[in-house]
Amino acid sequence: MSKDSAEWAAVVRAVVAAIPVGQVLSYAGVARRAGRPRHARLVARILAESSGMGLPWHRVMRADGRPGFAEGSPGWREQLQRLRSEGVEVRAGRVRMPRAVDSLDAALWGPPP
DNA sequence: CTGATGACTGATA
DNA sequence: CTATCAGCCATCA
Repeated sequence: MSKDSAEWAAVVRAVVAAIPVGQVLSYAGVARRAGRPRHARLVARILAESSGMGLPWHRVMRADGRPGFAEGSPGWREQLQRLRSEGVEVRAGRVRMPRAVDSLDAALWGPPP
């Protein structure tokens, strides 16, 4: 395990920890914020390895709004239940994913609820 | 070394 | 809207 990857894993964990309550982010979104846009799969791996660290891992979904886990699996259920308990609307095992907005301007002036 | 794998994605039909 | 498909990349057999 290279030192580089360990550091990046720490960045990924920080990014995930920074996701606000009631919001979700895709694996690719996390990877992009962590500085490695093509490493969505590694984000998934890191989350799996980081279980038990108190991270809000349930706020990280696939790009299509489904959980990363297989449908019906324990993790799948757990993730959706946690999201619901945070007020996230879950319909047919899916959530509404935010559009790729990273700039502050886009976040503030973008889609008004 | 090669090939398979996976909590993935984006383009295309 | 769903269904395929070719990329992607660290890790492991």
